[in-house]
Amino acid sequence: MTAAETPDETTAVLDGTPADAAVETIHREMTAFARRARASAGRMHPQLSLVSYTLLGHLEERDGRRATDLAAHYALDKSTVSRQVSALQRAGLIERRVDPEDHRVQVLHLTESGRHILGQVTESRRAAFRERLAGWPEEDLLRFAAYLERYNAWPGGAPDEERERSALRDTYR
Amino acid sequence: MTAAETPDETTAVLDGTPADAAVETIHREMTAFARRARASAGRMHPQLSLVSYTLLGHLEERDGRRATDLAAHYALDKSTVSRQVSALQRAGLIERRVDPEDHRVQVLHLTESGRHILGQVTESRRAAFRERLAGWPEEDLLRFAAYLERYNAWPGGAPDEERERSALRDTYR
DNA sequence: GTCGCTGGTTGCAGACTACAACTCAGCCGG
DNA sequence: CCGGCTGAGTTGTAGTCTGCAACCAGCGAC
Repeated sequence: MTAAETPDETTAVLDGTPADAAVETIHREMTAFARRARASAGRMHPQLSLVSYTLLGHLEERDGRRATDLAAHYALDKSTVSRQVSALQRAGLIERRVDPEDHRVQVLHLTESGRHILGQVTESRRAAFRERLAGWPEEDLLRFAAYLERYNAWPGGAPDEERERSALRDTYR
Repeated sequence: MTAAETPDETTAVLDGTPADAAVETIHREMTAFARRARASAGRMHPQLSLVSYTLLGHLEERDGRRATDLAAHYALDKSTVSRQVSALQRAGLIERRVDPEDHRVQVLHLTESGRHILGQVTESRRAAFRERLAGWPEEDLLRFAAYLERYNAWPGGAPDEERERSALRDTYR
């Protein structure tokens, strides 16, 4: 591990170090995954697109979010969210209720059907992931999960995550 | 770590275990990343799309690949690759040469210009990643990178990876 | 030479996205 | 109460990325 570098907190990663190579790898592999996920998501679950699935999943965890919240969380344009939400509603998977306190906002809720479908998709997707992660020692799984969370918790990605994730982040600091 | 589970190689991950939760998290975070990457890639480097960049990067590492190789590696349809390659060629970033041995295949090479642009993009992208990963202990970076590679190296995704990555994998094992 | 296979291209259609222009609802200063 | 401002969401438009299917062109076996 070439101890030539003395990593300090702000600039632990510099050119030429193994850490730098690792960063490169992380970047490359994450991107590769991104492409794949998209490509395969449709095939795996024709019923639910990748985005739809994610939004649905988000709502399962946090029922009663507003469209704007979702947009901010996922760094998506509000128009995109609007359309996705419309599609989900058309499919009967979510409901849009007008907030009685502020008639501008619409609060989103999963329907029974939505919860059901989501369960199915989650199950099959989880099976795939499980197969893929089978044979990994539990310790590695936990660490991998923690790394990913920590990585995604970076505030730069989505402004509102700062708020949302602060609790989570403490877990790993 | 609830030693109740005795992980054997094929079914280490089961319902209800911490490992299962970890799988869930991995799934969720990877997906979240996938969405984000796509969304932000365009903004970060208007010059190069996410896919273009990745293909270019691949060629930098392994010059002289064929379009089919790329398609297999990234689990993309050959038509997609064909179009991307065409675009890259139009932009003068790569060259397509006909393989003298087999006139069906076209071998892909980076041009000087391509190498140059790629360098710039890589640099700025790496800066972003570095910022994001700053403060991570080198040990964690290496492990994270290894996990990602290991994850992506799963043969189900791209049949030819098994072969291609075996060398790399050794690096991190 | 013909058949089948492989590498690649093209036509087509669909999903996801952003940007901009717009509506509608609440809010605030006067 | 009115006019202007802001925030939530929708719609029009356009661009990219994608896969599938049909296609063409070499290559190899027979």
